[in-house]
Amino acid sequence: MGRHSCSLKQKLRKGLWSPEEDEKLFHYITIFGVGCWSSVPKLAGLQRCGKSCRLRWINYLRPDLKRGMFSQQEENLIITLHEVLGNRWAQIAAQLPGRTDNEIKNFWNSCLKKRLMKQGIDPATHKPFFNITESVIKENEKSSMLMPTLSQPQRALSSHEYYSQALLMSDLNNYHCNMNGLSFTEASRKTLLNSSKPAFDPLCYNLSVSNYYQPRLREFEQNLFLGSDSISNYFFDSMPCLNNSDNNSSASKFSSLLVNENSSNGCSTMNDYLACEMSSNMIENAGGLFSWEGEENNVLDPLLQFEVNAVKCEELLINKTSSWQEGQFLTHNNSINLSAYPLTSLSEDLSNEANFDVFQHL
DNA sequence: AAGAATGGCAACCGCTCATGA
DNA sequence: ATCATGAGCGGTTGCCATTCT
Repeated sequence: MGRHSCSLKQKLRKGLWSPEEDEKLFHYITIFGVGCWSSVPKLAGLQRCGKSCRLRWINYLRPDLKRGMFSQQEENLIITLHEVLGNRWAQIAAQLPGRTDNEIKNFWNSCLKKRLMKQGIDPATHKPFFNITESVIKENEKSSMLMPTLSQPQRALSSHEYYSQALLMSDLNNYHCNMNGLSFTEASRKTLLNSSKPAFDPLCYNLSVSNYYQPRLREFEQNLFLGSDSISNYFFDSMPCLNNSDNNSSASKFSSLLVNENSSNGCSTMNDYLACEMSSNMIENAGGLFSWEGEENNVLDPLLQFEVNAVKCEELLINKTSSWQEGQFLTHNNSINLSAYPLTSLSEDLSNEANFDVFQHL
């Protein structure tokens, strides 16, 4: 009662729009602009309800629509935003110029959702169907292997998690700022995934400090200088399965675990998953913190972690290992050139809570 | 080659919210 | 305060093209 009556009215066309109808609507809106949709059909000479006209304009006729395939960056942005916003398609679409909520919704339902599921990610929660991280932590706790000096966090936040948190703590405008400089470009992503030569050239790494990071910059720098290799240690220490206190460094434990791993796709075994988890964790941290020199304004690529299988990760790590060398810290404006060290020379600085503290607040 | 199954997508439906009388 | 109306949103449907058997 009192509901939209367009479906009740007689002689109103439904279904696909003909080119003639499109022409009429486009012509009308071009001249008179968007106003009262309920009066549009009559004025434009269309046998449609206003609602139908509005939808056709918004989803198809609007001149500012982008059309075509979604770019990798758009895909990643959708996934990231969906993790935070859920099925709020209109809000998601607001962050993607030229894309409609309907388009994004369809893309999600027909492509992205399936892809995540294929990768063992629950599209509703954006978390693995089986949460290995929690299991590992529990296992470590059971055997008293958790690093005693590292009270919190017990595990590092994934980039997804801390992007989510960052978003929750800031507004959407800020979010774009936060995302800038935390990213890979499509080109660098492909380099990472396909390159046979070292994918990481640490001397080219810039840490882009967005507005969000500015307050932390000094603290961050200090930690960089005080810790012998706090960034690297962070990568390794952030992997919960390495958070134990035997005599090996995180790095060597990590290496040996990966070297023993020879799975090729997916996570069919616990070790597969472990390797993938660690590697992707490492890469996503790297991806989250670094961007290529001169490309500081890229869009976040959180999907990277899911597209890297265990073997790929191993290759990346080895490549990375072989190319790492000592460098210098140079600070200027918004960027820091990070130094890098061979994995073998990593000092065992596992108890540096300050390192975690900095990242925890990112 | 043909029918079935599947995927992608445009459009519809029903609901909520905002606004104004 | 209540009601009518329009706009917007998200879930769902159904068409069509493509792929599979």
